[in-house]
Amino acid sequence: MDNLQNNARQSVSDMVFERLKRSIITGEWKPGEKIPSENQLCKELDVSRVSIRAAINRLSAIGLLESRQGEGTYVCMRSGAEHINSIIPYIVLERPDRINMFEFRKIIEVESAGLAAMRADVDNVNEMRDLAARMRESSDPEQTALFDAEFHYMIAKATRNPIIVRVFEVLQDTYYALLKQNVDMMGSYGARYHELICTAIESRDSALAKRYMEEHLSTSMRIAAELGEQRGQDA
Amino acid sequence: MDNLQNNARQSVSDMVFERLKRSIITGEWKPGEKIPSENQLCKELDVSRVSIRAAINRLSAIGLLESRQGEGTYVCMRSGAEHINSIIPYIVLERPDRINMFEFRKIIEVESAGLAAMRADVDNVNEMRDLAARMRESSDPEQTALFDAEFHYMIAKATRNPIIVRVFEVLQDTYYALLKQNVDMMGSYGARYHELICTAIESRDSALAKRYMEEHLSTSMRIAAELGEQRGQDA
DNA sequence: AATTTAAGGTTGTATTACAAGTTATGGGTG
DNA sequence: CACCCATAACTTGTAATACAACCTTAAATT
Repeated sequence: MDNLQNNARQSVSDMVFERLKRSIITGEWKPGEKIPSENQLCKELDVSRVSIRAAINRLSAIGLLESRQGEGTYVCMRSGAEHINSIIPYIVLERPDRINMFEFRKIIEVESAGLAAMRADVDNVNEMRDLAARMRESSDPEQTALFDAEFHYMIAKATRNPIIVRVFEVLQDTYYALLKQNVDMMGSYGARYHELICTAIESRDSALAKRYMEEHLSTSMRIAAELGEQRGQDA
Repeated sequence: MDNLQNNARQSVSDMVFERLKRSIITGEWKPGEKIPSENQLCKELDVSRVSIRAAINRLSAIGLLESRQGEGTYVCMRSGAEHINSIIPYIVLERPDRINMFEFRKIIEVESAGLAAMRADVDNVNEMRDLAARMRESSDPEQTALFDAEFHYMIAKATRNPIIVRVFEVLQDTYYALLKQNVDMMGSYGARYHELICTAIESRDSALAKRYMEEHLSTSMRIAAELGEQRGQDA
């Protein structure tokens, strides 16, 4: 996985994996299309079916391919965000992870808020307002964390940049876990910042949106760090 | 075998997959630990080695397990915050345009350069210098693009933030494709900026490193956009 | 013409055998 | 005794074969 430099000894299934992946990347096999059968690939690449299946299994696991018994193997149309994210139900975050996560969020979300202020449409803003309000009024911690996560997700979508959106989707479980911890520690106080950010975005004030977001995350991180100290590092 | 109750018709390897995943999540098998051998699992779960291997392959693909030939299979030590392998499918399938990619890069890499200036050690800097020099001297476009990608990867590592590093690793294919296009269009001119960035990082000047990186990406994007216009949009 | 049946193709599983690589075990040598 | 090294004993990787489960298609029957 981490071989930008190809000093790693490649196994047969690794080569097949790269080869199949390449066929998808180059567009030789388009999304939704059926790829050659396993037996055909055996002959073409001159390897055993075991190696073919190993590669296909891995590509399926990361959501690139999808096999249907008796039918064939297809290139996935839309990314398998849902099925991938549901693979790991709940991951507990340790202290160092929280800090790194906050650092990463601050980088990506502050700028995202700025972009959102430039590109959000009326529907986006309305939905943000709604989520901020529901979060403020919610009393159930799990619901609160959920509205929290959705709000930040909505900002990502408002950037109109699919890569940013995708990063959020992929991190959504981790996000939820992090936000749940925050809510448990400090309640739904974050909702106030959400409303400020909404206003800034609505008035197309990019700089202000970034500033509020920066404050929002910084204070959250600080409080989480302080409270985290007292109780040592548990879950 | 003992089938966990499930209404849906689950394949054998699916059940093994769930079973193994559960052992990892519950902490029965801790990170870094070696899990039972495939033959042992065959007997315990009363299934063939094929099914065991299929499940292990999938768990490896999503970064939960790691197999080493002749040695055994181990639970990955990476924390849960980094299970974002699934960005790959999206990038590969949807092929976001160069503009979105550049926008994303600008967000994450400018800040990364700033963090790197604060946290890079001597080895990091030396390796950066080396990569910048090799890129400048290289005449082979593919090599040039490779050194280019490695340089930016090195900056990510210098941030000491595993999430940032992981995002780069996961985007590496897309990165390489993008950089290859850049090199084809404008040669290894970017190497000059790399050297400037090196100097800024070495002198721990965070603001300067960010500024150079911002310039670097902005000019690259501009040139790519101009040249891209002339020849229509390819890949 | 509509339905049923059969055939062929495709993925899923099992079994066996061996290759490739690592670790542990001994035994012989200095 | 300490050391080296061959060897055995695993462990994962690959191959080949056979069959099961499932789907699609087309021929055959009603």
